[in-house]
Amino acid sequence: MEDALTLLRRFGIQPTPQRIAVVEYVLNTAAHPAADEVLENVRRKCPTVSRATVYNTLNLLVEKRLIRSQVLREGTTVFDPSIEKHHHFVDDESGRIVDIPWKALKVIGQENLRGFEVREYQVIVRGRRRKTR
Amino acid sequence: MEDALTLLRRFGIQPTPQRIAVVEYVLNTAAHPAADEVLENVRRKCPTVSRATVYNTLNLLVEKRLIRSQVLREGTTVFDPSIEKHHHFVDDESGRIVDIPWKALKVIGQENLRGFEVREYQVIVRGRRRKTR
DNA sequence: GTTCGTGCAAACGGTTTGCAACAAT
DNA sequence: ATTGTTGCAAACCGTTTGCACGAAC
Repeated sequence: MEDALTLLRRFGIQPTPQRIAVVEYVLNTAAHPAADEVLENVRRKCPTVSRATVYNTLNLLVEKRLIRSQVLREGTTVFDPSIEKHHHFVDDESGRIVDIPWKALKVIGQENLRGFEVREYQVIVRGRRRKTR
Repeated sequence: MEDALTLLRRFGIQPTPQRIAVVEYVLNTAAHPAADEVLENVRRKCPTVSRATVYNTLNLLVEKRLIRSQVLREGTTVFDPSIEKHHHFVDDESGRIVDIPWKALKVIGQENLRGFEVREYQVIVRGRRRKTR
């Protein structure tokens, strides 16, 4: 696992303690956190970070393609450390978001949608996480 | 085409001029409007409508399953008069949303996602509308 | 006359921005 | 010296809410 410092350098982002803390959190969680969840968790390590810095950093990371922002939750943007193509499951009750591996689902037909230049697509599945198993 | 008044009655919603105006607009547009776009358009017919009434009405229509709200645009909820299952195309540049008929795409594999009870799923396609044809 | 709907304005929650202090180069 | 980064507070934008007035049963 590449450390946050060299990762930031590799992406041409000046590494600061705040940015390192954000990257360390956001790249090591499977939760798809909103900005405020990132803030909350980053403050555990780095209690002085401001909300603005977290927002700025997250936007910067998105811009530099280190993470992606996703429109999955009503009212808030969530951030996704997974850069590779994948689908999403959204839990109806908790709103929790789980990655679905790309090969778990296959979409047929998008290649002959006339009139559209497809840049990307994903399946969004909603429902409940099963209690059993 | 059923008129707005009887439609509202059929869904157990007390018909008022404002609600009729909202329904008439939102059920006859292919654009997937945000609340403010609804407000703007409804005001052409009914210039006194308030923002609150539009929001209240839209939420009521969603609750009564006359329309659906969709999380497709960053920062705002859009409303979709199409109740049947379908997919969505989102234009990268304009943000414009277009319905993709259910049968145009086929998703394979969602039935054997272990650990999830699937309530619904849809494909979200992003890209550009092609200029040609 | 009680219930329901409306319009206004204030409140709210997530996000962005302006700015002054402060590194880093 | 210049440029970039931070933290704070204010601004912003979409949405919800409290409330008084008015309409409908």
